[in-house]
Amino acid sequence: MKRFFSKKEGMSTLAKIWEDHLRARGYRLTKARRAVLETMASETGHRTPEEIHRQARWRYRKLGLVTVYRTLALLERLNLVQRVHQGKMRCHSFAAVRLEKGHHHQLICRTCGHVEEFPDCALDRTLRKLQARTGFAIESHHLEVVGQCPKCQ
Amino acid sequence: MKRFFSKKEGMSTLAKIWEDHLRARGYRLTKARRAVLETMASETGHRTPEEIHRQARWRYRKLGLVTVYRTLALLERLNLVQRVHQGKMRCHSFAAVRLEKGHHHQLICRTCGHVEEFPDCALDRTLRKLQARTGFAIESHHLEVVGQCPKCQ
DNA sequence: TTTGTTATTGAAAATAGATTTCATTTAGCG
DNA sequence: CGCTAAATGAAATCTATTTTCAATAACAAA
Ligand SMILES: [Mn+2]
Ligand SMILES: [Mn+2]
Ligand SMILES: [Zn+2]
Ligand SMILES: [Zn+2]
Repeated sequence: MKRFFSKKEGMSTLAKIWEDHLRARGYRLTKARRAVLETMASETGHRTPEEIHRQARWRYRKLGLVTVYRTLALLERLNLVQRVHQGKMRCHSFAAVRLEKGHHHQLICRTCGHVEEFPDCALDRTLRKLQARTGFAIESHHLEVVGQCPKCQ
Repeated sequence: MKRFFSKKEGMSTLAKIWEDHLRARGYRLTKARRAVLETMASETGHRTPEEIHRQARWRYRKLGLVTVYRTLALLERLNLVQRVHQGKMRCHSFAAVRLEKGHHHQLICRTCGHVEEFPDCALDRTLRKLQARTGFAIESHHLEVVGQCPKCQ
């Protein structure tokens, strides 16, 4: 197999963690999956399935787009990647989840797509009041913050 | 033209406001548009374009699905309806914007789709800190809260 | 009212995105 | 090495959305 990335540069720590995660749950580690894992782990930006496919094919030429969809679905189920909605646009991009465990949200650069995560939304108080006022049983919330990263300003 | 809704029950205040809004900007008030406006204004729930089409056809039989898409795009541009993403699912539903002017968010019932709006997310402090920490120039944020409404619990 | 202009419409075709099917391949295990 | 079930890729299919275009109708002006 022709290799386009050396082992060292191609394989981030995050990708290794994800591989262990998959192995532990009995999923097979195929070349196709590795290519997608490493691609997703290698950047903080959010990308569409097509973009991910284009990038991942540098790691594994034969990779099919279908498998990208299937792998993203798997990674999403395992909470290793997240869908990015970004307001109106770009409804179906994906980004790596970098904060291990627990509740967090995304800060997205509208220019370059760079995604930064943060754990502290401090909405508890607001949501408790909202729950009291409306009678809703609040179960979850989703917050996305959009702006421009330092580089893009 | 056969009428399925009496003028009184068919035409909410909100729909009237929206009509004025369109007229003021030089858009023509066609039967097709009225049907979509009134349908969107008549319920707080979020619905897909297909669902909206099915409902709006009770008001105007000949209405085409294309026009529903076009009218929703228009209403979205004018900030009279909003897209609802609801976490993973239902990426392309729409709901009426009921809070005139200004910043607000949605509280969505995951069972019946009922949408309640609220103006006070109290995120300013959080976002200011986030901006200071990350160097991002924060421009906007999008918050969606999901739960069960009093009826559905 | 009638008329003219032009935005808007609906049907059909085209596009795009995502999923299903299925024969073939391969990871992981003895 | 084989075995076997899981996983893959190509093609077919499905679904949602957009584009095209001739026909219609809103609305302003006469
Ligand atoms: Mn979405
Ligand atoms: Mn939060
Ligand atoms: Zn950026
Ligand atoms: Zn409900």
